[in-house]
Amino acid sequence: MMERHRGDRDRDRDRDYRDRDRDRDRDFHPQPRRPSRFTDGPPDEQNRSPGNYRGGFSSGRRAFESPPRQPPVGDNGGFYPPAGGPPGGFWPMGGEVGAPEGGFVNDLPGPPRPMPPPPPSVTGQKRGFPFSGRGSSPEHFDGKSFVKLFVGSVPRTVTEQEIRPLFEEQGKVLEVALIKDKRTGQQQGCCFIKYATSEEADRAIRALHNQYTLPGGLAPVQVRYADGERERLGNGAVEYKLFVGSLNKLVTEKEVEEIFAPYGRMEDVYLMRDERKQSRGCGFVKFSSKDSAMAAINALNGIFTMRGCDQPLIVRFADPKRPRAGEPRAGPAFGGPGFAPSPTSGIRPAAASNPNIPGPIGGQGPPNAWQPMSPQNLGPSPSAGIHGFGNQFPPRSGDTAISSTPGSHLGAQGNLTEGSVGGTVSAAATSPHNFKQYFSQVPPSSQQSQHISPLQKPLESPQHFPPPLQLHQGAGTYTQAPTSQASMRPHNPQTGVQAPYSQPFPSQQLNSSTGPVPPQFNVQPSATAAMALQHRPNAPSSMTNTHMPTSTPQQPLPYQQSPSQITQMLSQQRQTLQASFQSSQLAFSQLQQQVQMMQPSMQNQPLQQNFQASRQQSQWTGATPTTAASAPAVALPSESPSTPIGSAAAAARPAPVKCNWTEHTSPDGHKYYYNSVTRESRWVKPEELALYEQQQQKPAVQPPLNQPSLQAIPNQQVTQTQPPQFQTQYRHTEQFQNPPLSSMYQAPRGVGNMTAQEASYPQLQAPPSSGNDIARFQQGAQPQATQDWAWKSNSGGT
DNA sequence: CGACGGGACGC
DNA sequence: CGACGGGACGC
Repeated sequence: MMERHRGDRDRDRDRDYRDRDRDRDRDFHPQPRRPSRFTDGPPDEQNRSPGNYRGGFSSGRRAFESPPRQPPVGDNGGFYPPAGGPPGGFWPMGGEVGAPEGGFVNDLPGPPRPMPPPPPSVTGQKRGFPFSGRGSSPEHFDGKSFVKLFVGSVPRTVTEQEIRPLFEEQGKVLEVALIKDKRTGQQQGCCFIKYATSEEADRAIRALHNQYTLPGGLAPVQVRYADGERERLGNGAVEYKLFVGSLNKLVTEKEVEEIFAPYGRMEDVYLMRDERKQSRGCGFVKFSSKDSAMAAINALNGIFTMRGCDQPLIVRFADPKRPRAGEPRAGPAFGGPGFAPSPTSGIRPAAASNPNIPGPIGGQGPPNAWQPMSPQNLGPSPSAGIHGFGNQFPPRSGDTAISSTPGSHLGAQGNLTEGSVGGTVSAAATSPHNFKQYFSQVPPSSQQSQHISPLQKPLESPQHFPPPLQLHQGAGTYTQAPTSQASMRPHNPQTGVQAPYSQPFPSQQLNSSTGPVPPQFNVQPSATAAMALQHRPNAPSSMTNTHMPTSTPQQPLPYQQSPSQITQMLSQQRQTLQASFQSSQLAFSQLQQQVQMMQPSMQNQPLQQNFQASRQQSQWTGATPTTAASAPAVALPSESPSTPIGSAAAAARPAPVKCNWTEHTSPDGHKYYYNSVTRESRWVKPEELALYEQQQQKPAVQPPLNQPSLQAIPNQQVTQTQPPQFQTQYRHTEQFQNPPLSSMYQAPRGVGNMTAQEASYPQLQAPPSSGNDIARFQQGAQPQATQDWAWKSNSGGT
């Protein structure tokens, strides 16, 4: 493909060296550009200097060599199972899919790669592969001198002084390049930002992407790796884009993001809006890994209904974007990166070339993982009425990746055994392996269990419901709170750290049934369901209403809502604090244990990732990497004196109060914590949040917002506190500042017969539509809490 | 029931 | 050392 002339590459290389040298010299402002008054000597530079970071997880950043099936926490989105990126895409992959360059993935050990990607030197993207001359050794690679971010939605009038400070908050900016037309000299509305490390870059992405509108801008900035960077960094170049329909038109990207957060790292969320900026009720969510994407589909499609909607979400891989008139051919001439028809699979390139359609990433295995299950096996699946997978996936695309990817991943996890799930799967999937991995996370026994189906009438093949659905069924009971929690964990490798609570190890037994599960979750909620079913097979009485058994039992460990919210918070915090503290201590040792345990059976790479992840995270959250553990991550990301003019960040700065963690309740009814900045999810409350909450207590004893609405509800149903932090958190974007989204999933607080929704979802705008469902909702609550998702199985409607 | 924004490499 | 034609949808 478009390979540049040798000369170009050489130039790049040279430049690279220069940059690297600059780094070494810690030249904070390599470019003699007009020193912004905002960017002068960041005192904390040392803390954030690359060197420092490396110290933290030097061996760490090896995106290059380690195939983190699971994006390490702070890692840029994710890793894409490489799959080499052979050309061949026919489909017009939207320019958004993958990098335009359709480059190759770096040498990732992962799955077999059909088309051996060109050596790094060749990988040279049009836009520079700075390390071309440095060989491909991880060390060198790791020693990359910079990471370039592309920033879109930059007003053409913006100046470096205006934009730099913004990014300076996330790390030391090596360079700001406002792109302008060569001829006219007019700015093009975008720019490039260079950081020395991908950690900083990631941070910037998470902190700013879609969250901050530059003065004069019409939309929040778009921050992403520049074309070619992702590949270069080994983070993959493909994105798995999901189409999401039946969204409440009032929700924001942020909220959607949180709904999908539990399933993995997202690259982007885009809601379709009309000319008036009004949501059209659908949008796209890009995941960086297929596993995540699939996990989201399985868990949400046809299952999760947002309040105000009478239809459950539709979640499916997006169709290839329709090229706009006059648009050049398919961008990445050759199907974006990441997909190569397996030499042996004989899969049609067309299918394989579209990352959105599960294709053979690993490039081996039966080409029919998906198809088979759509029609009959999976049946229209939970999404029955909603177009099952059937029509979405072309018959031919084989999702070999499923088998390979998760498989190895599991291996990495060390606690999942395929065998366990093995034979259980019905012949449903032509590729039992695949199938079970994603669709039969419930023990065969429970799967077969008819107890399940009662609730889901709409589906043709009850036994193949995706886990989530089943979950709902069984969720009705909830005896094994801890277990269930353990069973499902956030996508972070780090989860292991939370072992103390999640009981990762013990849960393994459970896992066996759910073994092959999306990476994010060592085990899916289904496990819970399974258990629940066993306990009380036909007891879902309580959920007759919504079929959302989940609701009630959802809160395995309902916080004891004391009459006084304050009291509640206090006790809660105390507990959390204690817990988190301990957990943090145990965490490491646990991890180590895991390492030892796993090591033999797996490539230790993933593990390293885990370590990295945990470290990264603490570093990120804390102002000072090294002290992160002890120091509440609540501190602001940057103590840099440089204060962006009107930067919202500046405003937040004064008070060391900020926590990007928010509590949510996943569709399966479990509480989880999501960090909107790192985009990390956890099942256990991060100590940062605990601390943050604690801190919030002091100043403002009275949680301002939402009070009214909360009061409207019996004390118990009171949602947790959340107002303060969220505001801070979303200060950037207008769209985010409105609602304290945290409440999103906060419903289910184990309220009597009241369903979760009823209890905690104030009620959006009382969609009096479907009487049935609506009726159940608690009326009178305040609409302000926009997030009122109702939980109900698709069957709901009737 | 809704299907794709908007920008891309300066010295 | 070259770079994308031509048709365009029904369930």
